[in-house]
Amino acid sequence: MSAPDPDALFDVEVAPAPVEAAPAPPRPAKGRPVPAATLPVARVQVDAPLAHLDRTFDYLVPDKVDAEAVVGCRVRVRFSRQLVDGFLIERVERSDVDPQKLLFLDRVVSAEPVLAPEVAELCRAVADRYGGTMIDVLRLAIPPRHARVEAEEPPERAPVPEPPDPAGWARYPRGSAFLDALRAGRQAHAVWQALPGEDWPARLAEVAATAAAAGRGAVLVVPDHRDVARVHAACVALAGADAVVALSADLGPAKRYRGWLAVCRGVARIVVGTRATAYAPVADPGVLVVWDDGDDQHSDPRSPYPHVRDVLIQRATLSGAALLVAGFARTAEAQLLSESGWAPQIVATRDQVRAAAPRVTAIGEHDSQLARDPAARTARIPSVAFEAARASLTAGHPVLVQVPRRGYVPSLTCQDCRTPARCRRCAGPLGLPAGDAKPPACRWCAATDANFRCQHCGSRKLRAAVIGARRTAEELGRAFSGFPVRTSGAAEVLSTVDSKPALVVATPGAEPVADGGYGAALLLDGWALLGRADLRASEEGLRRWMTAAALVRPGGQGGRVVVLAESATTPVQALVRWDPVWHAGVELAARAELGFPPAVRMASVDGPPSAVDRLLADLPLPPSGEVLGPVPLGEPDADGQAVRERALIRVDRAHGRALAAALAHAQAVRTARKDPDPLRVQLDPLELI
DNA sequence: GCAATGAGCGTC
DNA sequence: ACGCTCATTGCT
Repeated sequence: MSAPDPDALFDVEVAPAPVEAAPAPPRPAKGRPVPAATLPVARVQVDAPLAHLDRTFDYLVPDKVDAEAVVGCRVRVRFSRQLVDGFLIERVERSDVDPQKLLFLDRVVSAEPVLAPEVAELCRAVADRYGGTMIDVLRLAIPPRHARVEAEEPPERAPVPEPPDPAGWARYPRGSAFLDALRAGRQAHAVWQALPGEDWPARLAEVAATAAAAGRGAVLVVPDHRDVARVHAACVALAGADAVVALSADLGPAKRYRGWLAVCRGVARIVVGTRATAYAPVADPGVLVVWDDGDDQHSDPRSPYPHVRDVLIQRATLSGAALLVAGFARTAEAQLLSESGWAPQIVATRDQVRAAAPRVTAIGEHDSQLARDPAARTARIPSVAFEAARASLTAGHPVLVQVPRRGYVPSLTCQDCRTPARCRRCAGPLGLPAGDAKPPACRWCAATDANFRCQHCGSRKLRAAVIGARRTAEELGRAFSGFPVRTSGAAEVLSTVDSKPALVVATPGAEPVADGGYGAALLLDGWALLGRADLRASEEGLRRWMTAAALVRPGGQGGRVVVLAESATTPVQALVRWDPVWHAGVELAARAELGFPPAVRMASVDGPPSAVDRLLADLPLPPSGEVLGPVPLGEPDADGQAVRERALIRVDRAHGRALAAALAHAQAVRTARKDPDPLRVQLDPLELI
């Protein structure tokens, strides 16, 4: 061995020898991962918000995390030299991507399979339906991880409950057939209009428990957390506390994730919650329910703005679960489901309706019964309403007073002396109708007053003010002195009131349930509801009235409703006759006539004019497609140029998917060329005008 | 004929 | 959000 060994020389000069220095024998490079032996390729949906990246990307699964890298788990991957979160959608044997380019998963965040394949498929379908991205829908569907909660020991799976007594559904001819279908595990779709006074949380709990008794899961989606609490209690009574989970955003992250995990792990069979619950990963769902689908809380304010009703329709179609679209009132969308035969209706007979409904009186501009009674004048209330309230209080029942939401429509006061501006006919508050050029009008009787003169100081100048629930409450309290006045609104929402006589002033959506029912309801916001220049104004007005009026005792027991609105209009007629189905039919026909959703599919695109124009130029318009606008939106800038504008795109329902796909494509083109302008694309937006 | 510079595209 | 590719431009 005469040739000098460089390593040996090195050893001599620098001692001691570093252990790692010996290059031979070749060994697997330290730290470099080896792909898993089976299904080494993971398809990952990465959390990048760009439309052109809305697909899976392939990564190699290191054999060290083979067991954790389960389908549906959260992972972290290097994506364009950045670490991003993602969901493992699928594991496959090989990738079509150049093997040189494949990277390893950086890390499995947790082995919890939070994205069930059924839910992944649903989220993909919802994204496609709305022209949005899957990752945006996943963000709505899957709550943020809470590591400590995830580490907790999961409870036992709740036992299968006993089938509930179906007697509560006997008042609805097709009700028991629907329960039969659930019991037999048959797919059924239905649109249900609850009778006024119906204990609907109990009915929905029976639906859920019927599915659970058949060994399936149930998903119940309601507008707000008060409804969650009521339906949750009703479900617990039938199926036991362990079988039911309530989900709503106001629980806080830990509680919310604990409940959600209980559903995900199959512990709970019934889940009730607000809109995100539509995606809850219940095992083998047998029935999906949305209550009061007209409530705008069911529409998610985050992109791609999916609506619970649509999410559940998709889910029912994909999973084979039954679907129930329910409420006191009926939307045009539900009417379309019913008329098309896809979801037959469950409605009571007219005899049942007559027996259950309160007696409804409408007071409008052409009625003569306004404010004759001096006491009624004090309360700024027509005498019919005053009498109804007094009768209820005397009989020992509470009275519900529905008032416009604060700031909903501004009222007016005298500019000079601040006296509230009053209607000359009925002494109701004057307000400014939506739209600029219109004269002031009475919020109760809708009489217009173009020549206002202050009763107190004679000034002709008006100033906007707000008469909210509190003010109304004070004035009613004075008119009915001796009875307590309670308010329920944005500041503090009451869930229930007891059966003692009292005045309960509430804004729409915040009406407390009265033990034993209200003796009367005064619906004072008719003008505000129906006067809006909105496509849905009449549907929404009727929905709010019916929601309030359904809390009133039947007419046979003295229950009365007085609505301050023109009695000849369709929604008022529908309320008086308690016929939401008729109203929805008229409404749907009108929308078909005008070419509005749901008779057609519509999309809105809004943003800076240049961005809107560019998107429209890139948009491959499907057959039957038609662009309306764009029109300016909001206030113009100093030069009179529109800062934002909005275009509407209309297609036949048959081409709705194509429109969504075209919009997704156009968005992908935008994000690929890094167009920075904020652009909002909405399918079937709630507000069209 | 070739390096320096910039826009556009892809991200596994 | 970053780097890579490719085209264009300016200079020899």
